[in-house]
Amino acid sequence: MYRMLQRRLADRVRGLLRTQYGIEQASVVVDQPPNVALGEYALPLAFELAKQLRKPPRKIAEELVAGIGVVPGFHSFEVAGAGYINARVNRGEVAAALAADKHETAELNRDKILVEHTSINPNKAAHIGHLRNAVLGDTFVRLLRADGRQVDVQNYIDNTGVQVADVVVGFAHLEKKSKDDVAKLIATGLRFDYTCWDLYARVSQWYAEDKSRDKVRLEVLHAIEKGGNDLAEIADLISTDIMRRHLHTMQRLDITYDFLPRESEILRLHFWDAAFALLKESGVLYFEKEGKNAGCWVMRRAGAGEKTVEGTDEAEDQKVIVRSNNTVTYVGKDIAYHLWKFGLLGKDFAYRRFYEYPDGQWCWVSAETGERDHPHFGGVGAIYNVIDARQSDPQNQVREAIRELGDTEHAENYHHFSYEMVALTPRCAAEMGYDILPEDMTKAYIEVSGRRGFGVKADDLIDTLIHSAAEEVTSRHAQLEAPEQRAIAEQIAIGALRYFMLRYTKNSVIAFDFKDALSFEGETGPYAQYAAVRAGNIFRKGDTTAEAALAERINFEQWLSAPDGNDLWELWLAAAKLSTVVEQCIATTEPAHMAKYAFQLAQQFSNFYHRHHILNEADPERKKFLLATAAVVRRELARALDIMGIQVPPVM
RNA sequence: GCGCCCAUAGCUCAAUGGAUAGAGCAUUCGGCUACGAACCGAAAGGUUAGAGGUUCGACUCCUCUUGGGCGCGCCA
Repeated sequence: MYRMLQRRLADRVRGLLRTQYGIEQASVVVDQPPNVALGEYALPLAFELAKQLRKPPRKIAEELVAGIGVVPGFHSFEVAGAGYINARVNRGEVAAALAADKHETAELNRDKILVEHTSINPNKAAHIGHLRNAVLGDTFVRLLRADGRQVDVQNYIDNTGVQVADVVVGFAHLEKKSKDDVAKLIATGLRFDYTCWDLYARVSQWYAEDKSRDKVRLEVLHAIEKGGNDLAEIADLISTDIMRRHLHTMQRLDITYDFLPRESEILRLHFWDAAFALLKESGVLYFEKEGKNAGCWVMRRAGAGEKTVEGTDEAEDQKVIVRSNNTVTYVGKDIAYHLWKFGLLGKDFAYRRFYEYPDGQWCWVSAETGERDHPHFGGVGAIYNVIDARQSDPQNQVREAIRELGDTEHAENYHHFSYEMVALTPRCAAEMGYDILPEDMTKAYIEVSGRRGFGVKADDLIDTLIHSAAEEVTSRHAQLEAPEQRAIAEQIAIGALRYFMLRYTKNSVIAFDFKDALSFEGETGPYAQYAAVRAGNIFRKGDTTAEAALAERINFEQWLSAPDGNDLWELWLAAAKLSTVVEQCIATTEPAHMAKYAFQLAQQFSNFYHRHHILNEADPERKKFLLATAAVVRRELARALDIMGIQVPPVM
């Protein structure tokens, strides 16, 4: 609602600038006045036009106000301060439209968007860093869908890489286990991902003890890449079980995927051969005969200057894609995969069903030979890769390859959704019993490390949160049945966790501490859930429903222009801004704005809840209006929470 | 050496170049007879790391300095 009026206002002003001054202004900045008493929108454009028009800002603002005429939905325009134009909307009209849940018509025919997130190495349990990735990615997917976009969610599986190879080394060389032994271990149903977590740390230690053991690692890696042997089968057993466990862990947070492309199929379906041909033909890749990179196929390093500066090392401006032994680097394989994403490769995966969600949706996996009927993935117009900030160089390199192939449009639609890591505070690490180096004790945070087995496992954290929430629920709602208490505790735990992961902006490192993450008070998910629950309680106790409250005929204008109308209007206006916030989150690839918005809306509602005892309201007409206020805020708050993957419990 | 990110209240974090830099936590004070206090109100807390510059206007953009983080392989 707010977004629609903002666009209408900007369009009108743009037209006015054209007819009145002959100025083409591509974008008109629309702000908000410091408080609603001054209006709903503020236009500072008179300031920027002052020099161009050789007139004082106030004069320009006055001329624009005089010329703007009638704009549907708007009540009046006035000049304020040194030259702001403030716009006031028809409060009653906006409130009535919001109560009726009227939406602007969605734009149609927009390309499908592909979001890749999670992409955990399938060799050990997921940890808190992976949770940040998945929550950011899933929330971004929900934001896109809330904006009417069609989205495919992919979770890339590096099932033939060194990390899986390391665990295979662990089973084959340290544990002396056969393929059947590993299969039996998996069949026990015990936490195989936790077993691998510990084994992976042991293997890393084992390598460190004797450098010559790296040879074992390389042999195993090559056996896995080649396929058709016991080591490759062990790798497949490991990665397949752990993939399922990762899906299950994420499902606990309401995170699902459509497709799991695996590196094994990228290798065996020869995606690289197709990509190599394209890259050679277009000259993006060239064969280096001299220097450090002699014998390799290389491309220009992303960000390197067009010309090599005299005296600099030319090899520094090159990125090796095919090694002199004819094997392909990680970036090379990633280029092939991304050409497929954009439908530029001329090859496709085969597809198999892999994992069924409770709602009947399937998560598909890549295969060499697959099922006859399957959905189509890939060939999209825009992609978002949720990958941590440390990988921005290879990401830029892949984007650069696509750009140099001449496809600037796809290169522009290649988005590296970059975010910072989750680390542990030294105190948290100490509490967990890890040995900490003295120099680390004074640091703000310590990076988690799979190689050292150092970190907080995702499922452990979720369990701890549920346990903590359950204590609160049982003490507050002792009369409820245990399963219901448990269900509510889970909703609260998820709310706390997802909000915690979203409240920080992407490029701030989260220094994890159980004290902060386990908090259910203040700026947290449960606070916002609680506000929505209390709004719901009003209807239950009042023996009515939110729907009924919104169906009433109400003179909104009367109440919103009353002496205390500004405070109430502020709440309505905040509720009207959801779609504006969605748009902002997408444009800036920053889901943290939604977290902030939901919290602030909840806060304003809590304030309203205390000031107005709705069910005791003597005036029946005013009571109807206050009920409608609660209903609208509850609805928009629940939507905002849903976009973050947070549900509103029945009671709290 | 090169590149990217960061520095805001005691702590953790916000703030599309716009009007008086905001929250939470912690501290102090006050509010439960249930539309359940997982809440609300109030107080206190700021030279936005430092120095220049651009602008009608800078936490925000540019340059430099200081301090921190991350990346820069014929690893993945």
